[in-house]
Amino acid sequence: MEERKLAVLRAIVDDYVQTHEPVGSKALVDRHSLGVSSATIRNDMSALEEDGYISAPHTSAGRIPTDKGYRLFVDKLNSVKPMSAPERKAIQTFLDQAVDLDDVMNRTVRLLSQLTKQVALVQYPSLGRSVVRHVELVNSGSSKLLLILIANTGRIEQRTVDLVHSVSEDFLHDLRTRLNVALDGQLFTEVPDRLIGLSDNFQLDQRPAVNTIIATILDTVVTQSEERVVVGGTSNLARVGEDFTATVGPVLEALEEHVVLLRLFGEAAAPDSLTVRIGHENSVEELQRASVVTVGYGSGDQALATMGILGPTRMDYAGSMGAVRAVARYVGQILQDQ
Amino acid sequence: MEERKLAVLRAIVDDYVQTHEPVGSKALVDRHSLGVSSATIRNDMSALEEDGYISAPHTSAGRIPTDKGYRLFVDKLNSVKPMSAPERKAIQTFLDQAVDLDDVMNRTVRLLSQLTKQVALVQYPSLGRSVVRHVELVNSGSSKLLLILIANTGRIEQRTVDLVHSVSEDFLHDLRTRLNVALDGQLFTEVPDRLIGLSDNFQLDQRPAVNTIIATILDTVVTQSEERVVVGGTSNLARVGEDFTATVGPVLEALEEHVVLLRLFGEAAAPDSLTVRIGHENSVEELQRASVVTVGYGSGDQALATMGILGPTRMDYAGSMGAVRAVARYVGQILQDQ
DNA sequence: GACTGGCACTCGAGCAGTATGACTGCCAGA
DNA sequence: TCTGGCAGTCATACTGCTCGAGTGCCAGTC
Repeated sequence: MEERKLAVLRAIVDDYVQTHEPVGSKALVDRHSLGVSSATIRNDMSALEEDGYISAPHTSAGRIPTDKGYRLFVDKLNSVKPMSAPERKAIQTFLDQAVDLDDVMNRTVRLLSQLTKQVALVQYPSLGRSVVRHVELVNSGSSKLLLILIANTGRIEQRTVDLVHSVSEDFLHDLRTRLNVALDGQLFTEVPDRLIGLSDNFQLDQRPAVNTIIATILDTVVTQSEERVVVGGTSNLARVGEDFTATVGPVLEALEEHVVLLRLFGEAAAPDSLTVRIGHENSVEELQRASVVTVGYGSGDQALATMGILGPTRMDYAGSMGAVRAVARYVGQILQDQ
Repeated sequence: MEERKLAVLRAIVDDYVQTHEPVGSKALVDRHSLGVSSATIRNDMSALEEDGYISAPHTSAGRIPTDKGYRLFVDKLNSVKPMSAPERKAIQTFLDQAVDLDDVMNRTVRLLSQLTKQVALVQYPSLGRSVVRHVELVNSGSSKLLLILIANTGRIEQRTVDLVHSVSEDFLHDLRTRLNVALDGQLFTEVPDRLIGLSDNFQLDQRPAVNTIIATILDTVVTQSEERVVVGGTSNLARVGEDFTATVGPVLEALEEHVVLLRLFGEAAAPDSLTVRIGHENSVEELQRASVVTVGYGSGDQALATMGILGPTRMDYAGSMGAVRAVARYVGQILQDQ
């Protein structure tokens, strides 16, 4: 494809993202110095339309980019816009104030939505990719226990365990010690293996309690692989001037379905690898008029989970990609320090 | 005020809530058996308008209730609609499946928004009104600690503590024991008092570490009195037919400001005491076209926090109040059982 | 005195017809 | 290969109009 046609496509996308209105050949030569007349541009636009990169909403209107056009724009024409030094500084200081993991996640989602003016999505660090830091058992009156699993990312899972009989503090102490010896420093995915045979160390009358507790641990490890997601900045969906406004209902509904969100993230990517899904490239029906920019985050080259933003296909891809990547990097660093 | 005028107001509210359209005198006599002619109703409506309970959007339209009208409706005319037995059963089974406090809160918010078709707001149990169940300290490599506070409601707060030097397991064990002796079973509000003089039990060289940890505990107890809120069902804001749609942006923005939400809840009320704030009765600017139904929840007569729903002033008050109260009761029960 | 039926009046919603202007496509000429 | 010009298309905005829902008022009835 010739250089100028690409320049025309880039100009169309730029203008359309800014004005939200179909852009005509005359406006294009006025706003960009393309060095040729509007008639020439018309010919190029005709060719671009032929190839499916742009389309006209109706005969006497300008052109708007198609999903395929945005795809070409993102792939070929556009480099990620890096954050400025002050912006990076601001991100860092804001995130550094977080007191715990919940706080980190909430601040991240606020940051992303404010930087990109889009809806932000942040997945909690995956348990499956985390390491057990500590297991705690707390007596909670009568025959109940509180089981607490702490991951190296700061993520905490808790469960109440109902036992048939109450148990002694000595027993709890013993079990706690053995659990931590077996599990500390292990990947959560290896927890089931490490617990095999653990109850053999206990007296016969203690084994039912031990087994109940182990079962709860396994259940937590397994069911919590259904990951948690934080959503923020939904008010951006309703920004005035958005043609998106009409579709805001279905989109909000989709965002409430966390299952959908997880499908949206797809496979957790390696840290720093940006993924852009444009319009129909999204498998989720309600979001086919939206674009999603995601990136894996984590410490080192180990991905912990995914974060990203969601907005109308007409969005500032360069800026969004830059913001998402910058935030993901800092979050990765912070979780490493935990 | 005469009986019939109240009946007319009630009918107007009922119809308007259902149809979302100004209701005229003729439609009123058709749909309700008021026993008088439309001319009489017109006189009553005229009087109601005079008194500010209803108003006409324009000359040749029907009337719609004013905030004052809704207020009278809620105060005088309407009793809370109790949930049906199957509904109560469904609430119970759904909430009983929750595995931990986060799960309870998330399920509650889903339940409320689905039952009322409005935006649901649920406040986490207030730390200030909770009791310490357990304090845990976990070594987290080099000179870092993880501090974990567990409340009797199942609420967990965690903080990372940076120490100057690393500390021994023996020291940690000692400190953990003393902390739990001092704090277990105490109200969080009493924690500061209970920690006075605790560091005197330690050797001089250990005291800096102890003091750092105590400072972190105090900080957690104090700053976390800024409470957490879960929001759900925002897609209900965008339901078709809602005149609310135009204002959805500002409302969504307001809902993202958790400070605003907390102001919305105001003083935590005693369990079971319903509060309804209609339109301008809300102090929050962006929500002056919305109504909020809140209720305190907790175990026994002790309020833990508040939950509620938010929707357009034109909402089904009786139904919403019933749903909110029913859900709050079960949540109170569940947290008592923890 | 309270209620009713009837009538004149008001005013927004909806519709058809028209003017406007932005944009394209094409063609002949540079 | 590019350009200027011209005819044709079509959505939008505006106007004037009709229609009907709804009110307010008044005289009459129970």
